[in-house]
Amino acid sequence: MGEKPRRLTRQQQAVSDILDARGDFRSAQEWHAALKDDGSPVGLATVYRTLQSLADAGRIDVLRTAAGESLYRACSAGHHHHLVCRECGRTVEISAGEVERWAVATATAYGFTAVDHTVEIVGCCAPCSVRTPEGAREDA
Amino acid sequence: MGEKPRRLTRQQQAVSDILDARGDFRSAQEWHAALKDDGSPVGLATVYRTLQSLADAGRIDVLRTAAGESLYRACSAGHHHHLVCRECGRTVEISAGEVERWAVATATAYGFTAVDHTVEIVGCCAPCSVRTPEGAREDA
DNA sequence: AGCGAACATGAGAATCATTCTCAATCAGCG
DNA sequence: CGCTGATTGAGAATGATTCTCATGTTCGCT
Ligand SMILES: [Zn+2]
Ligand SMILES: [Zn+2]
Ligand SMILES: [Zn+2]
Ligand SMILES: [Zn+2]
Repeated sequence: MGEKPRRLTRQQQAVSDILDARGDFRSAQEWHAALKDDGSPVGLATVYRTLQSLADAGRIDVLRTAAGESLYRACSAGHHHHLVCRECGRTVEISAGEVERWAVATATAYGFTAVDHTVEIVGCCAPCSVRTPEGAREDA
Repeated sequence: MGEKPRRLTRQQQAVSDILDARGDFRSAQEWHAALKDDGSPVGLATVYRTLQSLADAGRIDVLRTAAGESLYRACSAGHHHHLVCRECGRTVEISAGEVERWAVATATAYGFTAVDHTVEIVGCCAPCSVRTPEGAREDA
């Protein structure tokens, strides 16, 4: 929904660049901090604006944490989903024609049009599984 | 993460009841208002608390809107997903062993454990598709 | 029935990510 | 170089959710 910028500024470059450099998912606030550390400080508001237009343009991926924070990451073009480690954030891009087809077919079967979907898989990656032996989860 | 209440109070009943009565997805704030209209006012904080424990207990479903609001709805027990109309909110519960298997298989293939997933399909239901003839969407 | 401790409620304050405001700055152009 | 409108950013505003804590309930116990 954000307007796409008509001018290319140092700030937009900086945001775009750092996303390409590092490859992981981070919140807008974290990217803002990372940019300051990198010596290319960009205002928080601008980080949000730029991240949004990049997302609108399909240049980066967005995903929401359970806590409601948005995470942004540079990613390959085209439609795909993610497998994310809930401990360390490690991410794997996955595509699944199988699921794509299922989504459309199911929606269509119920008379829905303009179908869109969300598919995310979260788990504990191998390295983290070792660090968190089996049932050492902190719930009941 | 919320503690499950050890006492059953009028307020908890009221929340649980109205969710069963109406069947659609609503935000905590909307349920709060609905309860007041129904003549069984319940404090907003308590609505949030109750909704959360019901969700923790798996008695109701939660889903987040693009705007980051949480919507709650009474729903059948057991794991399932939703097909939601982005215009009117009409919802269809769907289950898909096919997708469940795919999620686990994919995650496992990458060494992930404690796998969980999110799958939502949004679209425009038949009635709404008629009201919004083809490309009458309000963008660009 | 009468008490008291443990638990639940709710009004309002506090959080906190995100968005908005708008004066100062800058990119692009002639 | 000098314009001019797009862009920036510090700080205020927003808004859903959570927290605080004084007050109201519940329930076991006598
Ligand atoms: Zn991990
Ligand atoms: Zn897909
Ligand atoms: Zn509809
Ligand atoms: Zn599932």
